[in-house]
Parts: sequence; C-alpha cells; structure tokens
Amino acid sequence: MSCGDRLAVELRKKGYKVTAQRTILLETIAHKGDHLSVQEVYKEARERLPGLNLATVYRTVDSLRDAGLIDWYSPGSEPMQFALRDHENPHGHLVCKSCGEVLDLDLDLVEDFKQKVRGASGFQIDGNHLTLEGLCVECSAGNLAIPGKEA
Amino acid sequence: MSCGDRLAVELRKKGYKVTAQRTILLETIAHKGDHLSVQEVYKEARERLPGLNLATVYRTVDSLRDAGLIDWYSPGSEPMQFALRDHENPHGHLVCKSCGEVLDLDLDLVEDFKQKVRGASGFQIDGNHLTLEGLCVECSAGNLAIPGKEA
DNA sequence: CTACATTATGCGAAACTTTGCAACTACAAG
DNA sequence: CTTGTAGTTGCAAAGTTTCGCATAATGTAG
Repeated sequence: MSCGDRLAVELRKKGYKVTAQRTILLETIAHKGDHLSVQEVYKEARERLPGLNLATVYRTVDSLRDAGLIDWYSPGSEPMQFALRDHENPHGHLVCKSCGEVLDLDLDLVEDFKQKVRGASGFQIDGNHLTLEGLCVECSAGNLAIPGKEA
Repeated sequence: MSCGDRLAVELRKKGYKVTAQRTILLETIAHKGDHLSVQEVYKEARERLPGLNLATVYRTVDSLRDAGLIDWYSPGSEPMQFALRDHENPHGHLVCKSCGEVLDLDLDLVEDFKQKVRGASGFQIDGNHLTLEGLCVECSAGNLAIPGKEA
C-alpha cells in the first residue's frame, strides 16, 4: 500500500477529506524522517505548494495525529516535534530531559502497564501516543556520578 | 513546615534564589488549587506584586517545576496547566483526551513499570512528572459503543 | 556592614501556536 | 454533469511562550 493510499484510507476513516495540502504534508514528513518541527515541514512543503499557510500545517498535523498517521514528541520546552508513525513496528518514545535523545519504547512493556492501570482505575492509557520523560543511560550515569569520582 | 519554608529549602537545594516573585507565585498557586494556567496565576499574583512580568511567571513556573514543587499537565492542546505537587501523597496524572478530566495515578503501578523499562533499556522514567493521556471510564464506554449496535 | 559574583527580573521584541471568518474544495447524491 | 453539504484553506489578528539584554536583587565572603 502506497503512502498516499494509506493517507486516504486513514483520513476517510475519521471523516477527514483528502486534500493536496494533506497529501503533500504527509509526503514531506515521510520523506524527512524523525524529529520534525512544524516550521521545517512548512518550509519544505511550501516549495511544492507555494500558497501553503502555516496555520494549515498546524491544523493538518493535528488531523494526521488524530488519524494515527503521525506522533508528537515534546522534547524539553522546544517547539513541538513529530514524526511519521511506524505502523510496522509500533512503539512509544522515551525523551531524555538532559540530552534530548529519543529512544523507542517497547509496547509490550506498556501493554502490561496499561492493563494494570485499567484494572485499578478503569482509565485507558493511549499507548501509541505515549511519550515519557526521564534520563537516558548516559545522562543518568553522568548526573549521579560526582565529578572526579566514580559512582 | 510552612509553605514558605519548603520553598526556601527546595529552591536553595537546586541553587535557585528565594525572591519575592517566587514566594508570591508559589503562594498563589498553593491557594488557587489545581488546573492553573500561567495567565491565571499571573493575573492573581500581579495584584500583590504590581510590577510582575509575564515572562517572570513563565520562568518561575519552570524553576518551581525543576525544584519539584509543582507539576505540569498538558490537557489537549490548550495552554499548559500545572498545580502544586502533593508531597504527602505523590502521584502521577491521567488526563482524559475526551472530557479533560484529570485522575490521580498510583505511583506503585508506575514504579513497577519504571523498573521494567529501566531493565530493558536503561532509561530512567521520571515518574513524578508523569502525565499520561487516554480515555477515562465514562468516555471510553461512550466512544467504543457504536450507537444502536454493539461492537 | 560592605563588596562581589551570580542569579533574577522587567522590558521589549521575536517566535510559536491558535482562532474566526469568508472563499474554496472534496465528495456524495441526484 | 449539476447541486448541495460539510469539511478545508488562506489570511489576518490574537494569544501563548521564549529570548536577549540592562538593571536590580540575593546570598556569600571578607
């Protein structure tokens, strides 16, 4: 299934319409890879669709997220970033608060956690959009170690 | 220990200074309760400290968060909100994407999950700032049922 | 108490994000 | 193909959040 086909299917499933803007924006996102900001996508997509408006990018990115085609990160306090959702290998994300690195989070671990929370409170965690903050191996080691002395 | 004392202790621990702005802002937050936006706190605190600047509120709220005195939520796409951290009863938060309700999340469940993730990837999830999105009991019931027909 | 180094604050400007509205377009139906 | 409805877009304005810099305040040491 091509990228465009999936776009059409997923969007219509949610009642969204398939427009040139959405198609080009999704293609741009798919082409550029991870860690994209709205501004970056805007700049690139605008070359193919000159009249494109920034507000449209924000709204489109929101629709694509709702349709499950892309995911959001929030690395620190910088502008929001996102990436194409990986349908072959669904996973959450771990964002290091110190260095900003983004790791994949195995959904099996999440699944287990989700069940527990659901059992305890009835709340259904959205595991696919899951982005958690914390410290990666390197940074947690570096932060805990007292300079000049090993932990 | 009074509110002000804790402020002093926690801020100094992190190398922050204790200022009138920070004191008043923390008091305002403590007094107003949950679900506060920066603008709300700004408006209220400004009555006691007329020269107060919005940028200062943003920076202060950031410092207080870093010092572990308050927590952030991100309910949908609305402006960021936060609340005083409950030191007597630490917990995470579950935010319903549909109705916006905020539930408490038992840290024992999180603790277990944290250990697993740490074992798998070495990543240390910050459980105290944990805010997860999903659907509350009511909304998940409402959303899953197809009107007039069961799944 | 005084002087010093460091951190905070206020201010203005910039950057980022959302919103309302009129014109436009996709898609389904006739 | 024509029509109609509902969702979209561009634009402009408003709202939210961050940043740089000069001034002011805090905490520390003398």
